[in-house]
Order: sequence, then C-alpha cells, then structure tokens
Amino acid sequence: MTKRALLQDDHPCRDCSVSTESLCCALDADALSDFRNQGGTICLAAGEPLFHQGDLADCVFSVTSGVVKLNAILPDGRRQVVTFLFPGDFVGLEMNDRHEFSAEAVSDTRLCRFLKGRFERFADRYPALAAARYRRAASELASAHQKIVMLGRKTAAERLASFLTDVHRRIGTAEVSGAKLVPLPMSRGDIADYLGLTKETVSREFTRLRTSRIIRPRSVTLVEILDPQRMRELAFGIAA
Amino acid sequence: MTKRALLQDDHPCRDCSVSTESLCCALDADALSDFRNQGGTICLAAGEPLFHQGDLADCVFSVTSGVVKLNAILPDGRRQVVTFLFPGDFVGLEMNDRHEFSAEAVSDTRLCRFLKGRFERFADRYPALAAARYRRAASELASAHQKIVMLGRKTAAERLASFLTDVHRRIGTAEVSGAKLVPLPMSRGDIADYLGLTKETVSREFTRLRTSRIIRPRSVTLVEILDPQRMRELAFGIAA
DNA sequence: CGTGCCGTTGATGCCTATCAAGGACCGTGG
DNA sequence: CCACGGTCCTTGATAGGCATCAACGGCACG
Repeated sequence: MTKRALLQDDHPCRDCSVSTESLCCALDADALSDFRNQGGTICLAAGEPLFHQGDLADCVFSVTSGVVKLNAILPDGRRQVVTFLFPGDFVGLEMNDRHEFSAEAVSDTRLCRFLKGRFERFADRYPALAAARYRRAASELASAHQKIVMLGRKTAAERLASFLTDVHRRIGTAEVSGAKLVPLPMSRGDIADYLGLTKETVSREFTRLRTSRIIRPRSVTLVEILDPQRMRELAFGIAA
Repeated sequence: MTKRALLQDDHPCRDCSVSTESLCCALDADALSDFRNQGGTICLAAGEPLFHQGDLADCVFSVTSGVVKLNAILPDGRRQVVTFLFPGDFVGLEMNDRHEFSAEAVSDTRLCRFLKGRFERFADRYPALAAARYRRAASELASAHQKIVMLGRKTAAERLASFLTDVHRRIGTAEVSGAKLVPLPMSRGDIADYLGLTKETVSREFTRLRTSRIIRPRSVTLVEILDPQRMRELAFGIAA
C-alpha cells in the first residue's frame, strides 16, 4: 500500500502516476495532502504555451503526462530548445523572479501547479523536500553539462544518436519482444532546434540512420532502435 | 565586524576573501568554525589537475582564488570545456559517485576542500546551508542553459562576445577611469574549447573585435572593452 | 478532392575547421 | 646579455559540414 493510498479519495495526488519519481515522494501522506491542496491541475493541448519569456515566475509545475519544451528565442528569431521536460520533471525550479525562457506543450500535457512561495515554505519545513529538490536540480545540471558537450563538439549524426538514446532512456520502451522503441512526440523542427541543427539536416541524418540499419522508423513519431551497439558508439563519439 | 572576525585567530576561513559570496556565508561563526576544521586547503599551479574523469567524487571544493576549468574529453580526443569556475564557485556539487569530467587549474589556484559526506551532514543540520547550496545549483543551471543557447544558435563572433561579457561580469573591473577590463587567465585554446570553436577561429574573432574598435587588447591576457554597447548587441545576437 | 502543414530530398553557398607557416613571448643556458 | 628552443598566438589558403534555398511528396483535415 503506497502512501498515496492514505490520501483522501478526492485528493488529486492519489492517482498521480509519477509521484513515486517526483519531488512529491519526499513527503509523507499528511504533508502531501497539505502540500497539494492549494495547487491546481493544468491541461494543455499540443502547442499551447505554459508561460512566456519574461513572465512572472510565481509558480512551479510538475509534468504528470505529456512533454513540455523550454524555448529560447534570439532577437532575430533564431530558436533554441533548451530542454524537453518529461513526466516527473519539474518546471520553474530556477530562482529568478521572471522566466528566462518560454515553455510550451509538445504533446497534450497535464501538469500539477504549485505556488512558488508556498513551495518554498514547504521546502523550509520539510528538509526531505528540499533535499529532493536539490537532487533534481543537480541532476538537471548534469544533463545540461552533457548537452553542452553535445552542442560544442559533436557532429550532426552524433547529436541525433545522443538525442534518441536520451529520449529512449526517459520514455522509451524495451518490449518483451526485445524491440527498443522510442516515441518522438516532438516535430523535426523541435528536434532540430534542440540539437542546434536545421530540420533538413535532422531529416537527412534520420534517413542515414535508417539506411545504415541502425534504426527503423515505424512512423514519423515512433522509431525502433535496431542496433543499440552502433547507436551508443555514435552517441558517445567513437569515430567509425 | 564580520562574523569571520569571531573565529579563532588560526581558523583558515578567517581570511577567506570570498566567504561573503560563497556557501559558507550561510553559516554563523560557531557552525563555520566547526564546519571548516576538518577541511584542508589545496594549492594548484596553473595546469595542475584537481581530479580526473571517473575519479571518486568524495570531496567538494570551493575556489578561493584563481580559475578552474571542467573538461570533457571524447574518445577521439575532442575536448569541451564545460565551465570555468571562479572564486566563490563550488566544484563537485553534482550527486554522482564519480566525476563526469576532469577539473584542472587554469591559473594558480587555491581551493577549500570539504569531505562530501561531512558536507551533506552539515546541509542536513543547517537548512541555511542547504538552501544556499540549492540557490547555487539553480544559478549554475541557469548559466548552463544560457550556454546551451550560445552553443546551439550563436555565431563565432557572438560566442566570443558572450564569453567576454560573462567573464567581465565575474572577474572584470570597471576602473574609476571607466575602463572596463577583462582578465583572460585561460589560453586561446581553452577559450576555443569552451566556445565550441577552434583556437584559430577565436584568434580571428579577437582581431575582428579589435579592428572594429569594440575591444582593445592590453596584452594577451587582458582586454579592454571599448564599446560596451556593441559588445552587448553582439553577445545577445542582435543582428548588425 | 483540394488545401495546408510537415517531412524528405536535391543543389548551392557560407561559415568554420583544417592544414600550414610565420611571429611574439618567455624561460633557459651559454 | 643575448642566442636559442619551445609554446602560444596570429594569419593565410583550402576544404568540408551544415545551412540555405527550392521543390516534391505524404498525410490530415475540411
């Protein structure tokens, strides 16, 4: 029996499918009940914005289903997807008063909203929550560092391989049949802006991976990894 | 009278020039005294390594003077400088058991060492320390996100301008005369590996900034910013 | 069945890497 | 004090990877 089962029947966290991996798991049932009651649930259709660059950052969000992207836009329109956020990830952990980037739903998305001030008071009260928050920030920092290496020194092919490997780790499935499947809810343009490339280059590298028999696209939004070995070699930059 | 003055005469934190900006400032004199007594001071000459990729990460370090770089090396030798660490910065805040990257002194450097386990027990005991640690991680995450934008979407000239702006913010001086000076303790090669470029390209962009009258190099390791306005426009990607 | 968006493929060009050589600086040793 | 060697920086010539521009194809939707 999980601690969530101790919550009141109508408590929204009761059915949260990610709470075992999220910050919330740091709280016991009483605290969680108290913590969450003031929040709210947000549903976004694919493409809808969560907030914009410069908006007041007075809320923190937990992704419970779907995918969110964090966008940076340069004055002349160049776009960089700073990160994709998957179920269990938090949005808005930064300490700035205003958001540095805009956030937008990639696919239909549900989020849990927390008032930031309230969140911080809870972190002060429950050291376990503060500790979990720190672990998450440290983990995101480690991911960001890996991405810096990718953007600074990897080729287009290596970047795409790294991306597919990462997405597989986050939301991929290794079916009983053994097929490693990677869902790709985001568009080629989004992938390009995430990898620092153009959508044309991403498309070309997809076909290369396909003709090299490393992946097999089941559809535009779902690819199977045929050769995990070579995929890993590409992703880590082991010259072929 | 600062709280450091309350320390015993021989306490190593007493003369620490960065403690007002570092994590240590979250502790009162008694706690600081206790906290630090078990540590140690490390002195590295320029070029000396602090630790290597894969080493056991059982220590945390605070840079008190000098500059440290965090290096990623790909299997075929490609190098990426993930970040430069300046006085007040912490090294090793990540939560992995082993270091993802190697760390090396750029210039002669002094660091304060803390045993990681002990550091974490202190964070548990002193919420103010945990909070400061979180703020620092969040701030480094924000920097990493900015760097992702730089590496993903900015041109060579824009990257160098961003770099000079950042370094100026961290260790630059605006003299009474008004001259904005940026010390550059790291080599051109280090700058190149930080910006995802080659040393040749970095060198060329330096001369462009010089011939455009945006900077004036006083020496290889010290440049003056002549035109902060155009420097900012370049750094932020406002097309010229 | 048309329309529009997205993805793919092709032709060309630009930005930066690579290869190569010369110059500045610095410490060493004669 | 200066010659010397090494390292780092700068500059030049060429090449390559990815961007850009353009057209086509597939799929969803009205």
